[in-house]
Amino acid sequence: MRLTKAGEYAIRCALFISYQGMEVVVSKKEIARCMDIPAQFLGKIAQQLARAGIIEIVQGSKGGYRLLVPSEKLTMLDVVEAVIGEIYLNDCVVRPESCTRISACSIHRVWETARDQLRETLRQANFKGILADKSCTIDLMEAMKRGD
Amino acid sequence: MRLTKAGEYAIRCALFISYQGMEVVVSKKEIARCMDIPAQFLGKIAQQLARAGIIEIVQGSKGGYRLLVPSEKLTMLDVVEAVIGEIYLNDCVVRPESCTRISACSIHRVWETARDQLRETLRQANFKGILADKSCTIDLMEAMKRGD
DNA sequence: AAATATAGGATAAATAATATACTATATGTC
DNA sequence: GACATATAGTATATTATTTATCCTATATTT
Repeated sequence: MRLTKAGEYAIRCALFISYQGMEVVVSKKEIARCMDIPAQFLGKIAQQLARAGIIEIVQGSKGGYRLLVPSEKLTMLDVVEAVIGEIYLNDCVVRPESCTRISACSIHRVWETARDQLRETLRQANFKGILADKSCTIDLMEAMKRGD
Repeated sequence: MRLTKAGEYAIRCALFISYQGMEVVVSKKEIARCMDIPAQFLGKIAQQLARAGIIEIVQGSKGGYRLLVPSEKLTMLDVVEAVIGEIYLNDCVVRPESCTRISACSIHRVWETARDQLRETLRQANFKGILADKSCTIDLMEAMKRGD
């Protein structure tokens, strides 16, 4: 019941790109190095972020990724769900057919509440806010140094 | 990022046993049949519930499982965590070493909040309350009929 | 045209979850 | 006490998911 590595990588990637701002095309290699993400795997994740409209992929030399969404509008929910799909903690909530027994029981409502809360919490976490945290930007700057 | 089947089975099992009350020893077979759980797998789950002090396992003929905790004190959190371990959505929260980069960043706090909320929601869901829901007991009664 | 950098499809490798087989042990009944 | 019944516990198989990489194709800059 946890976030996959793909999800974690996606967040790191989004964090790094958000930090650079919307005008900059950031190379895949640099992101991979600084954020400690296998470069090929990052490619797959970037595809999903691009499909979700979060980044633009620029091919060719000087290529890389560019943020398409202002960082204050980009949330952790957007990034995570772009990669792992819509979050649901329990099958019943999204696929009630899978739960023929105990079909309409209040257990469903508990999971639904839990899921709604989780998504809301992630929705409220936008990357501008995250970057406003000094400890976060300090870490990022160090990561960039290491990556060079 | 979802509940495993083991977790789902554990909840169904706990629901069924809670419905019977604390005095009754409910046979594994009956639980498996009525709640649609592979019998052998249920055995494993029961071991974990027993280790957590939720049920007592009675061996031998007329054996089965008995609830050790009053249903109003038994929560979904207890049952789920007995089977899948303590819930954490993101590695950083429980194992900060795994996150050397971006170490103290507010992303951690978001996951921590999300996790705390989730656990709190599951903690508040006790089985007496769940069984007070008519739609739930109706389903249970039907399941028992089918199981016979 | 050459060099650079990413895409996209295919596939391998690793991990985790689910399910089952088989032997051992405990309990009730005759 | 012997037998039938029911679960425990160990081991293993099966399946699914996740993670990672290989390789060819395509786009862009110089």
